[in-house]
Amino acid sequence: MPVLPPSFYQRPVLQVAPQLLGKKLCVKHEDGISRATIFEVEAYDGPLDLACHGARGRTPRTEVMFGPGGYWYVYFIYGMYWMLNIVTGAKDYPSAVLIRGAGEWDGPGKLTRALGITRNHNGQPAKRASGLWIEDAAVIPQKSIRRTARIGVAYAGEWAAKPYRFMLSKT
DNA sequence: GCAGTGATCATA
DNA sequence: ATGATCACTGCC
Repeated sequence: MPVLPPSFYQRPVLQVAPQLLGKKLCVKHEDGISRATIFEVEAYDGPLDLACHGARGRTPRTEVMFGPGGYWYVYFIYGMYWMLNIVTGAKDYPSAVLIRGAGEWDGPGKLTRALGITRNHNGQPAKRASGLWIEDAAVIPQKSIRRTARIGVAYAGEWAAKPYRFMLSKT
């Protein structure tokens, strides 16, 4: 299946996030390519969303979120884990999708650790040449997508309750 | 239920 | 320079 083009990402994050479910997260390594089916994501939507890093303004870390969609935003947290996000939307509007689960890996920290994703990927475009990209797959029917509140964002006031977490239903 | 672990950023 | 915070995980 083809690599998802920049135009796929350069749309509102709430459209992009559910459409990433079922797609293949692809990583190039020494012996070939790993492909993992994305089954859980979260949307972070712009300057008003208090859970979104971009809501606190431009900083060196969040700079890539303010660029156009289609680039990786990878950051380090809790002294141990890398979080993998794909930037979405238009330039100057900070939004991204956190990839929380793919393949056999349940949890965003475990996923990046298993796939060897680090700061090296931060700011890179999601294309083959970067060694990290996403390939298209069959569309997932609406009824097999579950929405809940996001994890670990209790500090975000009313934004914490927004149903911005999207998961493939089991079964 | 909570400790570990260190980059990041606001404050000074 | 300092200290609070943190989009997590694993062990209690």
